[in-house]
Amino acid sequence: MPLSIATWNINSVRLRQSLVEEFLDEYQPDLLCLQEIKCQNDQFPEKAFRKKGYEHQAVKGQKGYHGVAILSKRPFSQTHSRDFCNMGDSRHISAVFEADGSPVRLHNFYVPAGGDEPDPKKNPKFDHKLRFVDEMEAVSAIEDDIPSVLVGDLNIAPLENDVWSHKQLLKIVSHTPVETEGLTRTFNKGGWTDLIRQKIPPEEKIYTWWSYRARDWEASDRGRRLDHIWAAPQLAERMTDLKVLKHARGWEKPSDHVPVIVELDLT
DNA sequence: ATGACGGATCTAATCCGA
Repeated sequence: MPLSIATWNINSVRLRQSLVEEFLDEYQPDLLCLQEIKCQNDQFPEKAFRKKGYEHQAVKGQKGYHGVAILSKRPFSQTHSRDFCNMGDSRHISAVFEADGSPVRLHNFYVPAGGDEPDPKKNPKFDHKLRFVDEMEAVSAIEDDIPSVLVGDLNIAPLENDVWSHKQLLKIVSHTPVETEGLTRTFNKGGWTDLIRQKIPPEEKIYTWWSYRARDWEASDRGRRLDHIWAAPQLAERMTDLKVLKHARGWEKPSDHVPVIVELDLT
């Protein structure tokens, strides 16, 4: 059985608990990383997900905003949350688990959105985003000999075909050169491989987020690839499948992000 | 390009998302 890992910005786990449960029933990933749970740890629907077979959970919540969690069928040997930029917010959690006898580390990130104005001198949120991505360069694809997978809402669409219009989005936060260059620096420094782009060539448009504000998200199709799955090269070469669940954007009361699922055969 | 939507919060008007 291949190992499967899913990532999904859920935009309030309490509001979309039943959607998560339906997703788990249908897709049965070994691990699910959630971002923007928007609740405190004691409000997280732990028991409901436990009932679905996800007995092992690592939750880093905060009131109202952000918050990340990992649901797992497999036990963790360690979990950790790092406070990037010393903001006291909840944007990272990691766990180590076993896959076919060897350990794998999983990092789950929610990178700051960055506000509207793409100028770090005028906009502190954009400055925070750039500093956050810079700090992420210390996260390596292999750490203490353990190969890693890094997933999450990185809030940056790095390639031209990661957005509906490269030209029209060059000055829009999420696709500005200073952001995409920063993310590429972090990606290269960590020694990562981009699993979505390993499966779907860069010539092809692929999105994981569509705004709520479009009248018809599907017809206008002005999406962006903001969610990512990166892995150490030795894990990347074991990828057997990857799916971006575009149809999830059309579910009832959807998140504005869709799940991405990767399968790795580590036998 | 913006913000037509949608979420959370000191439940009403405001902040935030990207």
